[in-house]
Amino acid sequence: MVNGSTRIRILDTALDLFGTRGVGTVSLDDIADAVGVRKQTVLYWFKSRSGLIDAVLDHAADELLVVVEAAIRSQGDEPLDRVDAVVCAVFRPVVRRPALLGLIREVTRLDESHINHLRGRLSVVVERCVSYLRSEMEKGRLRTCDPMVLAGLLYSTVSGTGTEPIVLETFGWEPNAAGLRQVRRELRGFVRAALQPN
Amino acid sequence: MVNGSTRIRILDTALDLFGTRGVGTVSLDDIADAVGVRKQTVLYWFKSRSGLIDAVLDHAADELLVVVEAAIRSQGDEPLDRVDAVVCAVFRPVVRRPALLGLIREVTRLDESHINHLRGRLSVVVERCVSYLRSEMEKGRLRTCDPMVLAGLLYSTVSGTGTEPIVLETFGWEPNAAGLRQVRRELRGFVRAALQPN
DNA sequence: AGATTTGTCTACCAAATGGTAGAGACGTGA
DNA sequence: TCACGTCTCTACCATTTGGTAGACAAATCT
Repeated sequence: MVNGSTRIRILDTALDLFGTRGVGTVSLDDIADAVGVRKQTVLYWFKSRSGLIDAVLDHAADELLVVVEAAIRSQGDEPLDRVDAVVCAVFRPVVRRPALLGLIREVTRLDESHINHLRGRLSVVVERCVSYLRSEMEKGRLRTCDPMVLAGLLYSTVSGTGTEPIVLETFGWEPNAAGLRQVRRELRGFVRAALQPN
Repeated sequence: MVNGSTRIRILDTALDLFGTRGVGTVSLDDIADAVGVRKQTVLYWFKSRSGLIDAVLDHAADELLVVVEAAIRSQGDEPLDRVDAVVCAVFRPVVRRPALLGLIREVTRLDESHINHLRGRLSVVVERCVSYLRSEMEKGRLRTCDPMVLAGLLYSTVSGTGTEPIVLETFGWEPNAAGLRQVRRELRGFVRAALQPN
């Protein structure tokens, strides 16, 4: 693999298209056109469409894991601050790379093999989050509930907020920098209130 | 339109397929096969694929609006109970008709004309929810924040929980009746905590 | 220099897609 | 009985899809 640049460009472009328009509705030709190359070049770097999808999922998982791992390791003992840091970390791609969470959300539409592929990549960080929430609950520093489902709820809230600007617009929201800052502020307040120990 | 039954069956089936597999990845042949009819019969009842999509969106909006309107009008003065009723109402289709919220969520992937079509149908109930939240905040009976964004956050949380069983499974959740009840319980507690006045 | 590997291309192909044209079965009213 | 509207069908069609085969140029190795 002497020349990685074309490969990387295909990967990046595919992530954007898959994440914004949905995996199933993006053709190899669409990706090739966006990269400025022929479809056969895409099939040279990835042996099939399915192979490309897995590679793009890996690419997305890499990007997400780096961000989340850093936030998890962040300073501060207070759990609400720590969760807050992770929320902000996951929300950052919403601004910088909107397709990223959109692609992760696509998992529901994929077939078993791709689902398992992505699950394998994310399971480590997921388990770490759940066990952290559980331990803080046991210490009475977070509202007591099922940590597993809570983690899912948190994910849904953050991911939904980030991936459904259209829905937010229906609620009257305006999609610009100020609007995004406002959403992030409300999101943090929402999560903080939901986790406050009782 | 003497015989409406074929039309309705197409509508129902299309809603299920669109909602579970995504609008873009379901062909007219897929729908026809599932109904037990030929593609041309589908095109007889709906003049084009795009027309079918709009009709299905209407069908979904009808179903959702009935449920939500009833819950909004529900008894009780305490706002936390009222929001709780709406959450339960929106969550009910998750069990009875999983495709419904999945289809609404698909709006992000549709093109402008379909988006506006659906928005037009949902805007009334959306505005009612937002102004209700605002008035209760002004009375100090809900945590004070931006009611518009809060409505979006609530939607994201409920919809995400209902439409992403795959993600919940990654968090260790088991998709059965008991699991669904547990998710609903946690969801209600989560929302209640997030709205508690400070 | 000559041989080989690497990367992109053109030329195809079979299958699936949304859509058109129109035949035929069926019932209903005159 | 006959004409007419309703409903589903078969037969096509142009376009797009994922994928194969192989030509060709540039770089790399011997």
